[in-house]
Amino acid sequence: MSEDKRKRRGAGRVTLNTVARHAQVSAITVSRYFNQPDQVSPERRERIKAAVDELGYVPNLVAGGLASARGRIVGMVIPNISGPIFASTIQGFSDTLNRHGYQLLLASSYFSVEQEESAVRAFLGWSPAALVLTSHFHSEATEKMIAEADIPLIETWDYRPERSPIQIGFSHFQVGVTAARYLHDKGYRRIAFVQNSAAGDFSALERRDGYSATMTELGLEPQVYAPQEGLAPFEAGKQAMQALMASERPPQAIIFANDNLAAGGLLAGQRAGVKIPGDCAVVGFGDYPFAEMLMPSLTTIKPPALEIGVLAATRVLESLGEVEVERLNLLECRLIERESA
Amino acid sequence: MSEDKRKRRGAGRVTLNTVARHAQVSAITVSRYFNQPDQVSPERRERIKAAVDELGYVPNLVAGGLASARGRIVGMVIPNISGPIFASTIQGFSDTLNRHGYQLLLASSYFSVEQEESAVRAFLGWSPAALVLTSHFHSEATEKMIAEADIPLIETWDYRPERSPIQIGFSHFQVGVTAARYLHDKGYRRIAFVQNSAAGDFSALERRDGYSATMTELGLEPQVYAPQEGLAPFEAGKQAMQALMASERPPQAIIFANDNLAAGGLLAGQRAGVKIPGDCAVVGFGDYPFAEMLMPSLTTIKPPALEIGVLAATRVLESLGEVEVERLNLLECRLIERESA
DNA sequence: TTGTAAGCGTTATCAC
DNA sequence: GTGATAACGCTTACAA
Repeated sequence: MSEDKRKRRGAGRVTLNTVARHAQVSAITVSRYFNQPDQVSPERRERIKAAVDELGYVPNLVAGGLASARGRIVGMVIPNISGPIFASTIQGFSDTLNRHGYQLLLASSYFSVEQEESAVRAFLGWSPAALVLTSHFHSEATEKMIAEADIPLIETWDYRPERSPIQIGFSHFQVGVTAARYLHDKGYRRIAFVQNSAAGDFSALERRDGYSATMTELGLEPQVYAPQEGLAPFEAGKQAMQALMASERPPQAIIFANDNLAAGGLLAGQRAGVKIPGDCAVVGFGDYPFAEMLMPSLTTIKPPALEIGVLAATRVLESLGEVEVERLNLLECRLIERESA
Repeated sequence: MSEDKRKRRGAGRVTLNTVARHAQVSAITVSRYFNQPDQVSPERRERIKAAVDELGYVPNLVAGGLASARGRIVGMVIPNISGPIFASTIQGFSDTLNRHGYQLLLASSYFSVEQEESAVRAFLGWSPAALVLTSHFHSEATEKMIAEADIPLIETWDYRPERSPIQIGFSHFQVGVTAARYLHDKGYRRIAFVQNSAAGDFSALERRDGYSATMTELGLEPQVYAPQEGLAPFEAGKQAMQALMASERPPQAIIFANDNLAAGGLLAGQRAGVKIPGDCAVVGFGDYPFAEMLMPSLTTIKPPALEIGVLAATRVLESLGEVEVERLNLLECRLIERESA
């Protein structure tokens, strides 16, 4: 039996027509029952519902997608799925989409534009209703393909008002400003910034720039420490803390480019007998799940990860309707005050 | 222009036929060029390649899926995307799939069989090549739908040899055994187990059973502590540590049902002046990313999360070929020895 | 190795 | 409100 099913394509399958026959209506009426129920008389709706339930009919979305040239499916390319940062965005995006009958096609790029391009190419083959990418940095071919497919494009985790796709993100520069101001307000004056050890993390550089600009504005000297490139962030954070505390005039506070680095810093500090925040305050970025579990718990800046996902889905859904869509969506980060600063 | 494109479905689109005309071959030959290149003469292959490049042709997988009644797409339902546990599985699964030209449809169930059912129903509409679920606990309707669709089903993060779907998982019972034995070997005798505060985490109960059985076998008395249900795991862990250390004969070692609980325990212990592992050793489960960042760093048992994802994809791909597929895949957990025990 | 013809299951279009 | 008919872009089946 299972053999037979596979042999002849679609043999014995319950289709729109099967349902139509059972309900004694035409196929298109069943189609309307699913897509524009208002246009079907209550009486027939009931007959159709009965037939659907009895037959266990599952609409073939592939056929629907082919016929309508646009499927209820949305592609998302994210740098990496298992990192602490993007998971919430995926979660919020997927859940919101699902609630409205759309499905998520997911792939990861590992920050490579080539991998992003190949994911986009594959996605386009499924006639997605829209595409969601991370950041504004894509290959030419990617941009061209999407332009030709003529579907809504949404760029997340970045904010470039000058670009035409829908933007959903926040200002990394502002994160640097916020961190520096916060520490300054608390009375700290010698404030250092530790860069990320991962090459290609351009957003982290913007946070640094926000920090540097603020320091200068406050009449203070920026001090940027760059750990050895390629080191695991946790290790890089340790290294940075050791190096900074061993320097002639150690900083009174350190802003780390992200929470992984900060966790390393915290640990190295404790091991070296540096009191945190007494001898040196620490601020991170990301509000990774462990931030509250560290000792001392980590003061950090929390990006709107979940919100980005939810809003991206909302904009996707809107852009499929007649509604005018808000193209620029600047969200805010929140400083979470804990023990480390 | 963009308006026009949307009006008439597929107007001006580059199709297999466009390519065929350009390359002066028939459409089916172009189809073969993509699916069975060996059956196309080198000469025509080149002509086709040129046409594809020139036109920027992207195969319409929706049409292909409809025609062949099986798309190069695989659905995965995971309890939650942003938790520390399943993210690696998704990552491994997705990457492996992508490498072989398959795409991932993802949805989350939040441990609800109803949500799982609705995800499966939506997935089936896309004629997936296979379906991957978590655990063995599904609604009747879910099982029925999948059986009727007659596609490979893979159950992950669980291991039920008696069930017919392909199984990829590990023994939670064995995790409990391993933890208890490890502590016993280290000389600890009063060993407690702290349950998860989340109702419905049945796997955690199996770990507890493994612990209890081992204790009995070793001639020791099992001591299970159940935190208040519904408490956040981190808080539950704190509560458990406080309660246990305040008891008449505090344990010398504690096994926590997962690393979140253990992190709470560690923190509460430190705050209360309990030396870890001196006064009380701690073992967790999960090897969450923060395990090595805690102080003391957390000894824990690491489940093969990434491996499950990769293997699931491998089995999916195999089951689409003629190959006989290994139905039972029992993986192993690894105890990661750090400072806490 | 290559081609022709006939679907796959749905929706757009137009007519009633 | 309802239906007949013709796509949608590809692959299967069969023939040459």
